Amino acid sequence: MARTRSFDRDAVLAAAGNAFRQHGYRDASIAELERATGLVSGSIYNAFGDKAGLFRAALEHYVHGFVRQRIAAFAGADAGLEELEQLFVSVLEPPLSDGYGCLVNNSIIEFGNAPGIASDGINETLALVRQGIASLLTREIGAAAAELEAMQLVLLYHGVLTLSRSGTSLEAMRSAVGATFDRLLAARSRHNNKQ
Amino acid sequence: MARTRSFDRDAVLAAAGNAFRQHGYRDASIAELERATGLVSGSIYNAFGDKAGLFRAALEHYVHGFVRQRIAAFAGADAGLEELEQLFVSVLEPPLSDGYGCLVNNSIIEFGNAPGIASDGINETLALVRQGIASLLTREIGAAAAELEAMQLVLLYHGVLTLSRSGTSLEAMRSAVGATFDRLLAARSRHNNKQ
DNA sequence: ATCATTTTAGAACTTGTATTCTAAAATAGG
DNA sequence: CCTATTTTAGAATACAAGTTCTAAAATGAT
Repeated sequence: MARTRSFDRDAVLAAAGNAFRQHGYRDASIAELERATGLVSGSIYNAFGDKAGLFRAALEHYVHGFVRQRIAAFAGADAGLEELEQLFVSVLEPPLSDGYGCLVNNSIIEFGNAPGIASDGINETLALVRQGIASLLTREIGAAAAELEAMQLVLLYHGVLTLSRSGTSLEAMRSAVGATFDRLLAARSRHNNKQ
Repeated sequence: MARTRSFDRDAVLAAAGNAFRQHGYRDASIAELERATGLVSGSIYNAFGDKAGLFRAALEHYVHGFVRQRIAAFAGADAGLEELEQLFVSVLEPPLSDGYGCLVNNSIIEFGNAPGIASDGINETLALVRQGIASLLTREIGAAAAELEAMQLVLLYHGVLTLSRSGTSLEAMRSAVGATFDRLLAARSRHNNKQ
């Protein structure tokens, strides 16, 4: 038949995702993406159509092979507040602690709310995070307080992701996350006593 | 002597700031900026040097004529928790509730931490917000808890600004802000009783 | 081993966009 | 009322970046 592809699609998408995470979609030039992925432009266009296609594929890879995994691990059906805290802590540790932020959070700012090449990944991620946190909190502190606390945690989450690009001390953010979860642990104790 | 300038510099910088807020620096073309400001490119280049110069001027105008004002009003020396809550609420109301976010918060994502045309405005704003909130909390709930709570509020603040570009319900964010401040009001009561 | 088909490589091209340039219009002072 | 100087206007330019194209290399099936 025909020649087989010589590169690893997952590795290419991970490398492209990092380039987009660092520079944004617009400022990541094809030359930059060639360097990051090790491919030449011909191969990129052959495999992904165009720059937008590469971005879509990289974002989907990021959401399905990274965000989804972490939500499942840290906010899945058998996760508790301790695991959820690790979700927040994990964005302050490698590989996200390089100062380039989160591809989804960055894309919210770059692309906004209008339908576009990032909408699917953004909306899927927002739903995953919100629902994961909300149902975990419902189990842990009860349905009454869960919704309000969930939105506060979602906002905290995106605040951490945004300021992780600003040079703000990771340690200071880590402490703030710790304080928030100390409060939630206390709420859980009160909730368990009431029952 | 010579012909006088026919446009209002402040109005032009406000219009340019809105265009940058909506599209970002890179995606706001000169043609877009001409439309937004009402100037033609010749006047822009004559008055501000280049696109980067216009951005720097617009960002400085934004920080000094908007951020600074709001911090002074809502987190100044005689402000309390009630005023601070209004700072958070105000970013969910006009003119910031148009879904285009905050020029500074957007610039954190677009430019990151590396020195560049947005660094001054970003760093000045981060310092203003952090210090304003921290000293207000020191007065309101005491020095012991102030620092940790301040960082949580700063993260909440940037979370709101980021998600304000995502189509997330403004009302849901408003409720989350309300819940956070209810908790701080309770902390203030406890702190005042202790004294 | 040969061939059909795909990937790879890199040059060529096209388009979009920031910037510069040239000339005309306008204004405040002499 | 001139005139020097600046702003304004818009065309011209230069450059960067995304995309396309052409040809060669590679590979699996027949």
